[in-house]
Amino acid sequence: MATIERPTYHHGDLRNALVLAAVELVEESGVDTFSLREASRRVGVSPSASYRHFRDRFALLRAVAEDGFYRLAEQMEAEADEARAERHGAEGAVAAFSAMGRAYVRFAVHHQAQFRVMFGPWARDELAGPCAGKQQEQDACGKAAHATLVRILDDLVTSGALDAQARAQIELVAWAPMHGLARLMIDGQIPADDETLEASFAVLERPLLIGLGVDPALIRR
Amino acid sequence: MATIERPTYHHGDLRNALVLAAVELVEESGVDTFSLREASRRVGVSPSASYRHFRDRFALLRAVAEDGFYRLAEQMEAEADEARAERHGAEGAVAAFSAMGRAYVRFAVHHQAQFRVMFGPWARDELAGPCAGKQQEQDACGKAAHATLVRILDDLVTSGALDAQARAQIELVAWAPMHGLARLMIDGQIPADDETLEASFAVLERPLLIGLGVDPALIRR
DNA sequence: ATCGAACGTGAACAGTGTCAACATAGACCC
DNA sequence: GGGTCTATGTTGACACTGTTCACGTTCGAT
Repeated sequence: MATIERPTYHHGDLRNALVLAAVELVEESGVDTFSLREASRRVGVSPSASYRHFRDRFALLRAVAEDGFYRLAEQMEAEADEARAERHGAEGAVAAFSAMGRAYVRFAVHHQAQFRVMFGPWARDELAGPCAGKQQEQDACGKAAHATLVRILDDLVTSGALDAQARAQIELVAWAPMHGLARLMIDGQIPADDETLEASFAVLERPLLIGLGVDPALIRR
Repeated sequence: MATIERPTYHHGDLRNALVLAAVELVEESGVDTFSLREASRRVGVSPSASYRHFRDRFALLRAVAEDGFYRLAEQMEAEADEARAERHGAEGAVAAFSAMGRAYVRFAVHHQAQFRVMFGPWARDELAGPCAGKQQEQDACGKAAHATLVRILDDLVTSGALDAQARAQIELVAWAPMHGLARLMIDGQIPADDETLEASFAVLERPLLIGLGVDPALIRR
């Protein structure tokens, strides 16, 4: 009924259209009320058509997650590069690291529902049916964001800002607090406005870097 | 069909029975496939009966969350007390703080689905209908766990382990990493076994305390 | 132009949340 | 005891969901 009119019988790009609609829907009214039927409706296609592209509704959500990881990686990379550009050496590496963290949390707050989907309990299920063989693709996407993290951490060591022996730990020591802050904000434990975000991030940043052994002189502007 | 036989027409303690069944169900097969109908079935009662006690299925989930917060507070308190008992003064306060953090993460890993419910997007909805007026009760429960946190943090300051001026920050600096670690584990980003838990916690603990300005000599056994 | 594969439709099934009308049982008063 | 009130359960219905199956339609290769 509320289906969009479509001139051709074949949609042409149904898979992507569905993912896009799903992102919107999820962002509008949450994950738990998300329905494959409504996504199909919004794209102007019968519900069964979606099953040519996704094994079940969770597969669609997994695609939403994939899309999210892709955008997250882009965002983190961009902000880290920008921050590094204005400085050099160890100071630049620390600034990039910091900017990446901020980008991570900001992404979560600005795409709350999608972020929730990205780390939801769906990711672990295997793809199958008409969409088999794309598991690696998804993993690759989830790992693209991770690769960005790894590269920026390595920079910390090569630039001399961080002791090489701390390298093994820093992944967790950096990720956990940022992920925690992000979740606390999107789950309503901490107000999810930009102002609170910046303040909270500032509070976390310094103790973390110092705890890891970064020279305080290298921190911030 | 699989309803449990029940001698009396009235159940007698339906509300609690439903919450218990919901906890089990959620822990067995996840939040997203959780159904009020099946919870009712398991208790041996018709689906509509549940509506005498919960406004909708989310209200039941909120009760599951409430139950979780209650148990979390108990657990944290117990482990913190135990850790403090073996030591004294500042060292005891640090040990208690540490134990509380470990208890938090352990609870999450051992009650994955319930933990997810506790911080799910339902908590924010208001109670209404036949169950109005219980909002405070719920809030109180969520805040019981928080109160435990606050008390143990205050101990850190009064015992002299922590600088008073760091007190304002520590709540976030302590909570975010623990919450982050917990979520990363239950969401499959980090293996969720006890061994990994202990190792990860150990990695996080020291930099955090040092970053906050706690004397390293006070840490650990 | 034909034919197979890829893509989309329609109707169907079981299961779900939810509600309104009805049934039961315990509590309280006489 | 009987009589009423209210809390609690039950039945049956509705609209909606995920999913499947048998069937159209179109595209691309031959």
